[in-house]
Amino acid sequence: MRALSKATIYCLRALMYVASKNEQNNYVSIGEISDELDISFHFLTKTFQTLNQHGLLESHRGPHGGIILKKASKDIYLIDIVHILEGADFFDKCLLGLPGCGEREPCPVHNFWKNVKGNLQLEFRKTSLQHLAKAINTGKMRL
Amino acid sequence: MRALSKATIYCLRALMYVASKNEQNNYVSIGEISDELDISFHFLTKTFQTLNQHGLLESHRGPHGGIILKKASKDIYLIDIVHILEGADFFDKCLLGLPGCGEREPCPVHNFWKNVKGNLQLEFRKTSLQHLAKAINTGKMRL
DNA sequence: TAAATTTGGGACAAATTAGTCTTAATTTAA
DNA sequence: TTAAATTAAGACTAATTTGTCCCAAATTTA
Ligand code: SF4
Ligand code: SF4
Repeated sequence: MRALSKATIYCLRALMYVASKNEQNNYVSIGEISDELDISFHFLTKTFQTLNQHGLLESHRGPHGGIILKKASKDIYLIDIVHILEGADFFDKCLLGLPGCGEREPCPVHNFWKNVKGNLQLEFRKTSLQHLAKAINTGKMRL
Repeated sequence: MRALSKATIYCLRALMYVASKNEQNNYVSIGEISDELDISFHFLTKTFQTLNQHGLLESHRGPHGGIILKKASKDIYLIDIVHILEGADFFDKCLLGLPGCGEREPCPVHNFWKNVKGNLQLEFRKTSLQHLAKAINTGKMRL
């Protein structure tokens, strides 16, 4: 089961990497990120532009340019990235792809599916980049 | 968030429909199913062939032909269909698409993601076609 | 047997997602 | 001021998923 698109996964990993470097006022170049994480440079650049336009990060061209988080990593949650890249209705879809027949007379899987989505959403809402960066820096996770 | 492919969703809905008709020894034609559920006839035919090859259903050509469930609907669980169409490793994927770094030193999202997948799997394992067919026949769900 | 009905199977087309490449714009620094 | 580094933007290609079409094979019925 794949929950997220590649674009989203790449951005998540990339931003975890950036957060784990904990550079305060330095831009991190996209080339470095794509090299380190083995992600297509151009693809990453393009999806970063979306995050950029939504104000999640800031970019700078030229030597020593790159990207930087616009907020402290403790204030950026997974759900922010997911919302931007997958859409705000990400957690609001029927398991069978039907156009919202439910709620009033929910089918047997409706409530359980709602719970599954709810759990995922809650977790995304409470997991910050800092949280994950710490896991990376203590060797509990590798990107 | 889409958990299942269209092919899987179509088959699930189609088999729920078949189960809800509760025909004991009659084939249900694919044309009827695709008409009733507004699913592409050829696409449905093709994916049914896969279920067919895996012994979940039986088909019959010619007038009054169609498909029929090979087991009682109470003995067919959602997970059977998912396993055939999405692969047996469906519930065994990393949230970040990484090749199984986890378990020994799980990252902060590993255990929660494992739970999400576990819940889904459990539900699929315990929900039968009969269960859903009943919901359809009591008007609690429409396909 | 002939005609009609229905699935089987493969080629093909369209849509979506993923990835590549080229050029332009911006910024730094020699 | 020129060269180098770096992101911006958009065209293009590749892969995957989804959907269409055609004809063959099997079956029933007239
Ligand atoms: S009731 Fe069932 S079919 Fe309807 S929207 Fe909810 S999950 Fe989907
Ligand atoms: S530990 Fe995290 S990154 Fe590694 S397989 Fe588990 S969920 Fe994926």
